[in-house]
Amino acid sequence: MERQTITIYDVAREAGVSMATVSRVVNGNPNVKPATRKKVLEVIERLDYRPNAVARGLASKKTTTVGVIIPDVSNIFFSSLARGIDDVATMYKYNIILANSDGDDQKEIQVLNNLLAKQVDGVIFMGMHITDALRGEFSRSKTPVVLASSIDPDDQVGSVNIDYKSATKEAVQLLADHGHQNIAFVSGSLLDPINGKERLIGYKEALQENELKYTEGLVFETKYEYKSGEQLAERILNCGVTAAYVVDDELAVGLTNGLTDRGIKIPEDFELITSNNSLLAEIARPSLTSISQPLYDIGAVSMRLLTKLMNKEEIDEKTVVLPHTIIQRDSTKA
Amino acid sequence: MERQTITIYDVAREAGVSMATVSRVVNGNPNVKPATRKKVLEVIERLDYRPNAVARGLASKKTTTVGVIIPDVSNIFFSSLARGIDDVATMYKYNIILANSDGDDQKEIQVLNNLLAKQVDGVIFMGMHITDALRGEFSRSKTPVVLASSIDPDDQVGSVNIDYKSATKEAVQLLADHGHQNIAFVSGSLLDPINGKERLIGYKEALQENELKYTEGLVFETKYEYKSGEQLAERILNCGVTAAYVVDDELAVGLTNGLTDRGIKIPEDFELITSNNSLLAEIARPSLTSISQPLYDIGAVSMRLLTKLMNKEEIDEKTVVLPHTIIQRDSTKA
DNA sequence: TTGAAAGCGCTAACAA
DNA sequence: TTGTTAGCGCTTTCAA
Repeated sequence: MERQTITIYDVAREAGVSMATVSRVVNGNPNVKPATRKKVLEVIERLDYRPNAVARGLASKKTTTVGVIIPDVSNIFFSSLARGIDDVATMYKYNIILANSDGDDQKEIQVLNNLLAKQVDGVIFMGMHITDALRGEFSRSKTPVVLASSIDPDDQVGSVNIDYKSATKEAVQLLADHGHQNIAFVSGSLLDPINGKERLIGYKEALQENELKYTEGLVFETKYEYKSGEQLAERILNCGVTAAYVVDDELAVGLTNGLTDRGIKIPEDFELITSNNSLLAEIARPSLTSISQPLYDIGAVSMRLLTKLMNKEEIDEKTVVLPHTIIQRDSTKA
Repeated sequence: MERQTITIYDVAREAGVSMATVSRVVNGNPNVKPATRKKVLEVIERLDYRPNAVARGLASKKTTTVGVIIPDVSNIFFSSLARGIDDVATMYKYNIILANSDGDDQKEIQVLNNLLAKQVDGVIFMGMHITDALRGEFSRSKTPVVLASSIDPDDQVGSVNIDYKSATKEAVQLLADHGHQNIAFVSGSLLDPINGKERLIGYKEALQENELKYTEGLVFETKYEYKSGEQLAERILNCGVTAAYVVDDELAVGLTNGLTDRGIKIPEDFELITSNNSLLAEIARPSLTSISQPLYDIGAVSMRLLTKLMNKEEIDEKTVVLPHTIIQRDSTKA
C-alpha cells in the first residue's frame, strides 16, 4: 500500500489532455478553455494532485524561497524583524529559510553559500557588520540581497534602517535637556558601524551642541546581554554618570536592574534611554523610555524591497530609511 | 558578461571524466581513484562549481530541508525552541523553512501543505492544539512529523515535551506549602490540551492533596499577552487570591507588574510562579520563580528525533519527556 | 574504478 | 486553445 506520488503526467492522462495544459491550469495561465480547465481541476481534485515545488524550481529557475540570515532568532530584536519578513514573504507567496549565524563572520559566509546552493531567489541579511569577504560573496552572486537593520558603507545592496545618528542625537539631547552633565554611551562593539559610525557620532554631536565635553571614559563597550548590563551598573556609577543612552534593550534592562539593586532611583537619580522599544522596554520596571525602531516594519519593508529586486522592478531608492520616534516611559523624567 | 552557471557537466568535461564521477566525488563516494578525485576537485575549485541543491533534490528525492511550523517567531518561548531546532538541524546538514501560523487552524494546514509541496524531508510542529484536520494531513503524508512542546492525545507522530502535569503539581504544591488557601490557575485557552488536560489536572491534584477546595472562580482563562496579565490583576485581587500559578511568562510579568502597580508586595502579599523560565522571568522585578522548561533542549531534541525518523532509524520511544525543575526567584518566599 | 543513460516532475518555447 | 518536446542539473542503476 505504498502511497504513489501523483504527477502532472497522471493528471494529464486521466483528464485526456497534455501535461502542458495541466501546467497551464495549475499556474493560472488564461489560455485554457473554461471547459478544459474545469475538467482538469476535477481530476486534480479527485487524484489529490499536489505540484512538486522542487521540480518546478528546477524547470523554472525560481524557488519562491528566500534565505534569511539572522544572528540569533531567540533574540527578541531579530525575531521581531523576522516576523515582519515572514509576513510579507507569505503575502507574496515566498517561504523563508531561516539560518542563524551568531554574527560569526565564518558562519555567515558558509550559511550564505548554503542558501545560494539551495537556489533561493533572494537573501535578507541581518548582522552587525559586513566583512569584505561577505561583501564579495554578495556581489559575485546574482541573487538580490537586502540588509535589514544593518548598514554597509558602500551600499551595493538594498537596505532598510532608521537614521541611527539622528535618533541617538535626539535621545542624548533629551538627556542633556534634563541637565545631565555626564551622559554615558553604552554600546556593543564599536567596530560595528551602526554603533561606531552612526550612533557614536550622534552622541558626540549632541554633546557638542550642548557644550558638554566628550570623554572616552563615558563610552562603555560591552555585550548585548542582560548580565553585561547588570555588571555595568557598578562601573557606571563610579564614573559619576547620571544618565545613559543604551543601544540595546536587553542590556538596558540589565543596567536598570543593576542600578535599582544598588539603591539608585530611576528616573530621580538616574535617567536612561534605550534603543529598540521591544517588549522588554515595556516590561521593565521602571519601564524604559526608548527610541522606537519599527522593528516589524523594518523586516516587512526589507522583504517588500526584496520582492521588487527579485522581480527586477524599477526601484526608486535601494536604501530605505524608516522614521523613528522616542517613546517616553518611566526611565526619564516627565 | 552574464555569469554562466557552472554545471556538473562543465566540470566533467574540463576534468575529462563523466558526470557520474564528478557526482561521486562531490558526494564523497569512496569508489573513486584518489588521482581522479584530486583532478576533479581541482577543476571544481578552478571553475568555482557549486552543486545545485534543487536539481539534487529532484533527482535524489531528498531536500535536506525541514519545515518548521511556529505560532509566532517573535514570541520568546517559541523562538527559543526554534533556536534549538536550527542548531541541531545545522549539525545534521539540514536547513529549516520557518513558517508562522499564528496558531490559526486554517493557516496551519495551508502552511503544512505548502511545506510538503516544497518536499521537505520532515516537519516540526509547534502549536497549542492539533485539530483533526491537521492530524489527517499529518497521517496521509509520509513525511515524518515531530511535535515540539505540543501534545497530541493519540500520539501517532513524535513529540518532545516535559511532564506538564507533574510540573504544575509541584508548583502549586510549593504555593500550598506556603499556606495559601486561594491559589489561582492563570491560563491560556483551556481547550488547548496542555492547559486543559495536563496542567489543570496537575493543579487540581495538588489542591486535593492539600485539602484545598477547587473552584472554577479561581481558574482564569486569558491570552498569552503582557496586557492581559496586567488587566487580570484587578480581577484576581477581587477574588481574594493570594498566590497564582501562571502558564506563560509574558502573562506572568504582566500580572506581576499589574499587582505591583496596585501596591501589592510580591512575595510578601502575593506569591507567583510562572512556567517557561524565559529571559522575561529573570528580567522581571521581582524576578519570577518559574518552572524551568528546557526550551532550547526541547527544540534540539525534537530535531534530533526528526533526523532519526527521516533516516528510518529504530526509535526506542517516539514520545520524549524531558526533565523539568523549579527555579526559585523572588516572586516566592524563600 | 568508471561511464552511459534513464529518469526525477515540471516549465516553456514552438508548432499546430 | 492545445500538444510536442526539449531541457532544468543532478543521482543512480546497470554495464563495462
